[in-house]
Formats: sequence, C-alpha cells, structure tokens
Amino acid sequence: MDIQRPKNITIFDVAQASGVSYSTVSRVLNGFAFVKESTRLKVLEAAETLGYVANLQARSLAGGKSRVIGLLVPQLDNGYINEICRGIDQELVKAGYDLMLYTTHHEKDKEAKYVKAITNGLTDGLLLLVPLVQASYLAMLRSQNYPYVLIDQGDITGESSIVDATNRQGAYDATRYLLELGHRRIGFIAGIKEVNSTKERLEGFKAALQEYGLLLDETLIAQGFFDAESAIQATNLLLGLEPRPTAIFASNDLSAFGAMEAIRKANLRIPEDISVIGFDDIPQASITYPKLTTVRQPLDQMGRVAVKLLLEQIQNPDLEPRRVTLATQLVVRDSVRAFS
Amino acid sequence: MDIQRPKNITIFDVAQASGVSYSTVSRVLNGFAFVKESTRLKVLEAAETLGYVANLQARSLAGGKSRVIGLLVPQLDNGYINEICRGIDQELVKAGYDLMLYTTHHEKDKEAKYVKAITNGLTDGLLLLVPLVQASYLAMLRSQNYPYVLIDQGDITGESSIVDATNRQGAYDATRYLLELGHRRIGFIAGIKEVNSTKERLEGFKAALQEYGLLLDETLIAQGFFDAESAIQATNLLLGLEPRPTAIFASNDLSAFGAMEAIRKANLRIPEDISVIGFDDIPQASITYPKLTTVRQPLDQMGRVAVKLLLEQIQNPDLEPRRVTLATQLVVRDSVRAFS
DNA sequence: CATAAATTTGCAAGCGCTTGCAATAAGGAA
DNA sequence: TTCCTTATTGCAAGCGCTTGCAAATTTATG
Repeated sequence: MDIQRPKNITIFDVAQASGVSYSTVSRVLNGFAFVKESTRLKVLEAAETLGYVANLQARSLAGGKSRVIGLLVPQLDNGYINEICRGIDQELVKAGYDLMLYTTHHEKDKEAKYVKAITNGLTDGLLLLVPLVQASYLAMLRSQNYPYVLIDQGDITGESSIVDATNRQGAYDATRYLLELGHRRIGFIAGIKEVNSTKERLEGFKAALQEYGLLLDETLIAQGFFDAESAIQATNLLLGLEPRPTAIFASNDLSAFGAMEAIRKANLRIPEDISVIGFDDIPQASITYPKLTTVRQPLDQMGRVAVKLLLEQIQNPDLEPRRVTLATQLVVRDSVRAFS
Repeated sequence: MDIQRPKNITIFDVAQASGVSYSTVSRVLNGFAFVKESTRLKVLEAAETLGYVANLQARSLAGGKSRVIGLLVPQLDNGYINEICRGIDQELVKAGYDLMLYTTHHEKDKEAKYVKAITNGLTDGLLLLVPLVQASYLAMLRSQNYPYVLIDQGDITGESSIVDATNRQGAYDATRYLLELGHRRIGFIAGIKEVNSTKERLEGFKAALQEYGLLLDETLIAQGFFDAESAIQATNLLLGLEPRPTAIFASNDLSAFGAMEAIRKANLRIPEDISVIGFDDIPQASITYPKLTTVRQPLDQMGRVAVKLLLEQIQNPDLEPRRVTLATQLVVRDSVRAFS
C-alpha cells in the first residue's frame, strides 16, 4: 500500500522520550515490580504526552497478555443471548478487557475451527455460550490448559468451569405456582432435547406435578425448540387437546411469546381463558401485553460471573474448575391467573 | 507460565512438510499470484494435514491483513443496535471476517481511546455505530486513511462513508398516515437532540403537518431520549394537554413502548383512545400488544450494506466516501386506528 | 544451443513487544 | 572505604508472519 500512514508511536519512542531503555518501558507498562518509582513516573508521563497506545498484536505475539477475551455465541438475534452478553461486556469493561465476538451460526465445524484459531490467537481466554458444546474441542481446550468458561450448559466430564442457573428449581417453582392457583392441566412446551436446561426444566416440572400427586399426561408435553415459531406449533397442539389445558408453561420466554400469539389467534384471552408462564425473563417479557409471568434467570449476572471466573482462571491457570449456579426467581406479572 | 502448551504449528512447519521455503508458504496462503500450481497444491495439502491455522497477531503485525473488523457501539442492551449487529455479523461471516466488538458505554474518552487502539491494532477496518461521532477521531481516522463506515449518523464534512435510512421520508409517511386517518392533534416524542436522525424525523413530521396546512403546536413536541423511561415522562406531559392528542408519534420504538406503558397507566386504551406509532421496527415491536405500527428501518440490511462498503474500502483504499440511504417503510399493525 | 526475458522461489529484515540473563547502580555491613 | 548484596536497568533474542529484492529456474527467442 502506498498510503503514508503516520508512523505509530512505539515503545521505543516512549523509551527515548523518557531516557530509559525500551525494556524498562515495557516493565512499567506491565506493572512490573522492580522499577524505581521515579523512572516509573517518567515513563508514564512520556507515554501519556506521546499518546502511546500499546500494539496488541505485538504484545500478544511476544507472549504477553492481550487483554482480549473471546466469546463464542451461536447467533445474535436473541434476547437471551444479548442479555448475557451485556453482563459479560459490563464486567469485561470493568476489568479493562476487550471483547472478540465469534458467532458460529450453528455450524459445528466453524465452532471447532474457531476454537483452534482463538486459542493460538489473540485472546487470553474464552467464554462459550453455545447450547451444544462439542466434546472434541472442549477436550482440546483442556489439553492446552486454555482458560475457558461454559455458560448455561453442562459438561459431563465435570472438568469445565460452568455458570448456570437453578433450572430445575425454577421450573419447579413455576409449576407449583400454577398448581397452587388451581391449575391441574398444564401444558409444557419443551426446549431443544439435547440441551441441559431443557432436561432440568422438564424435571422440575415433573417433580412439582408429582408432589401434587398428579399423574403426568405425556400428551401435555409438546416439543419446541426454544423459539417462537416452534412454540406456536406446539401451542396449537396443546390447544387442540380435550380438555384444553388451563395453563401453559413454556421452557423459555421466546416460546411463551409464541404461545401467546397462538392463543390469541385461537381467539382465547390471556390469562382469562388460559394462563402462560415463561422462563428467562428477557427484557421483552415485560413489554408484552399482558406482561409475561416468568422465571427470572439472572442473565446479565451469569455473564458477569462467567467473566469473573474466567479472569481468575487466567490469573491462575492451576485453578480447579468451578461451577456457579445462580438462583432463579419467579417473577409474577399478568399472564397467569387462578383457575377455579 | 510453566504450563507446557503444545508448540503451535507455524508456517515453518508447513514449509518443512512441503519442502519449500516459508515465504512461499506465506504466498500460497495469501493467494499470491506468482506461485506454481504444483507447489501451491503441495503447500495447501501440507497445511491441511498439519491442521495449520494462521496466527493473526503475527500476520497483522507483519503488515498483512487480519481479516478482523472492529465495531464500535455504545452498548448492547438495545434491540436497535442488536439488529444492526446481526446484519453486520451475517455479512462478515459471509466474507470470512471476524468481529471485534467495542462498547463505549457512552464514555467519550473511551471512544477516542478505542479508535486509537483499534487503528494501530488488529482490525482492518472500523464500523461506527455510535450516535454521536466525535469529529476529533473522525479526523484522525481520515488522516490515517483508515477504512471506516458510519452507520445511521451524519458527518457534516461529507468525507465519510455512511449508511443510513430515509428518516425524513419515513417520519413524513408515518405522519401522513395518521393525518389521513383523521388525526389532527399528534403528539411527537423527539429523540436525542444532537443526533442526526432526530432532526430528520422531526423535519418529516413537520413537513407532513405543513402539507396538511396544520399549524405546528410546539407543545405537542415532547423531548425524549430514544428510551422508554424518558418517553414515559414525555407521554405523561402529552396526555396532560388540553385537548389531549389523539395520536402519538414516537421517534423510535423504544419510546413508543414507553408511550404505550404511560398510556395504559393512564387507563386509556390503545388504539381506541389514542394511537401510537413508532420508528425502527425492532423485533419487539411485533410482540407487544397491541402490535406496534411503526416505520421500518431495514436495520439488518443497514448493517450488511455497511460491511460491504467497508470491505470495498479495505480492498481499495482510494475509493471515494459513499453514502447509502436505505428506504424506510410504514408497517401497519394494530396500534393505530382512525380518528373521527 | 546460447541468451535474454519472464516466472518462481528463497533470504533477510523487520513489524512492536516481552523476558531471561547479564550488567550496572545503590545500599549496607564490616 | 571496600566488598557483598540487592534493587534496577539494558541487551538481545525471538514470538510468527509479510515482503522487497536477489537468486534460481523456466520459457521463449534468435
């Protein structure tokens, strides 16, 4: 390229300006201990006046930390993911880290390839927010002792740090809430089968029913995929049942929205004719009409905690994997009413 | 760190495996023209079997392209931004680029600092999705001839590539629509003053009124900040007016949601008592009840076009700045009804 | 078949930074 | 004041890659 970019200010310039060697500058900038206070100040001042900004690639190439962490997500168009991202971002900013975002678009190979590129690449650590982690690259990450944290997903090996929420308890609470309000025929819209939270939520649902001595009617469980589309289908199925369920528990809010839409289209009222309860409490949940009663997952907090775990792991690579499970909470709004 | 990370596979390994020099490998990998087909194949095969993945830092440090582009956004919790991001992401993936995400959280200094770090850093180009671009770093970007594109924001100098939408026309259309339905007292919730789109939308609003020979009643224009909170305030103000407006035009959907909430709290019905129209058509707009009538901005498309412009600019740095203005479109749903 | 021209390839330098190790300066104890 | 520590600093190597330039190889031409 023949364009004349102004020469970047490097560590050498700072060194020259402050009359020390470049290694000393490097040490100052990296908060090294053995630097005389007076030199430290000199260097810092020079850096400031020159407007020096470190070159990340060089730093990271030379073996230093890049202060960038990678985040792997399936896609972006999803309140659930966005919320978690928000938490991640907040905490990262606080810690002075930058974010590299990788969207996999559900392409398996891409995930694996990304993980490879990422680990030999720029980032100091990796956050995985993909519904189905592939054991293969998890193993790879572990074998390289590369710091990573799984968000809202299990790892059978138990060797990964994980942040999730009390899915089972949350579903149990929601179901109990419906039961206490007199509902006995509760439709359940399940999520993607293989995903951890799907299973846990279904378990919680079943547990509550059992506790009430109710026999599980399998026809009341409809398959969904955590999105509105599939939930509409599922709801239509449920609405066709005889007798019709008096309440629907959707495995996540997106599904609940789908359910609401289907219900309205069937000319039924929410909650007068049928109650709806969701899971997640994404921001949209409070702007629907009626506002959605749902189980709140502290999504942003999950993101924040994940970052904390990751950063600690980066600090101390020998840390044992940990699992943090945050509490869910029933958020009562307007989409559920007592059945009598 | 004493952890023994397995040695990464470098370009040298590939060179050795294929029996050529490392520079040749580099040329092959970068699609250089002057390489014999047979060597090309040899190298490619070796790279494949070794599972070679280029080290981005090294590449970019050495002056090559990183195939990463930076995206600067104020924050993440916003359907509007998320939608644009989605478009950006889609197009980027298609082109084989990765995304580095920077959130400024509205801190001015941070923006400037980021821009600096970014340009001397990893990315090949920059997408700016910040409501108020600061002339200072825009100038800096330009002086370095660093490729960048502004999304949904103006630049007085006219020297930036820009992607935006027909704000004026959209607002005009929406207002006309209300007028044609018989509304004569239309409240307007404005956005952040300094922002380009705020002005354009207000202009469109006024233009339509004028065309109908209506005198502008300044009290009908309430100040908002593009968020629900401020819109609630603004709406309360408007509802207090005598006579009450029969419709409210919110400068964006978020504001419209705030308006809806305030209206409901005032025990008025939408659209029976008062109509509401928004701007943007973020995904939430279609799940509110009643579903929001709004002016659709092709947000994801804006993101995609921005990427295209940027990529072209990266390809050819001498390209003149261009401006692409995408058409908005009135989306009629359920929050507006005729006034008689 | 020799030789110039065109096509390929390899070498070396260098991108900006970290870090082990050696060198120097400073501080104490003798 | 001298010598041994200890605190600071500087040097040089090297992280993995691109690229200008020269060398080597091939092809075309007379």
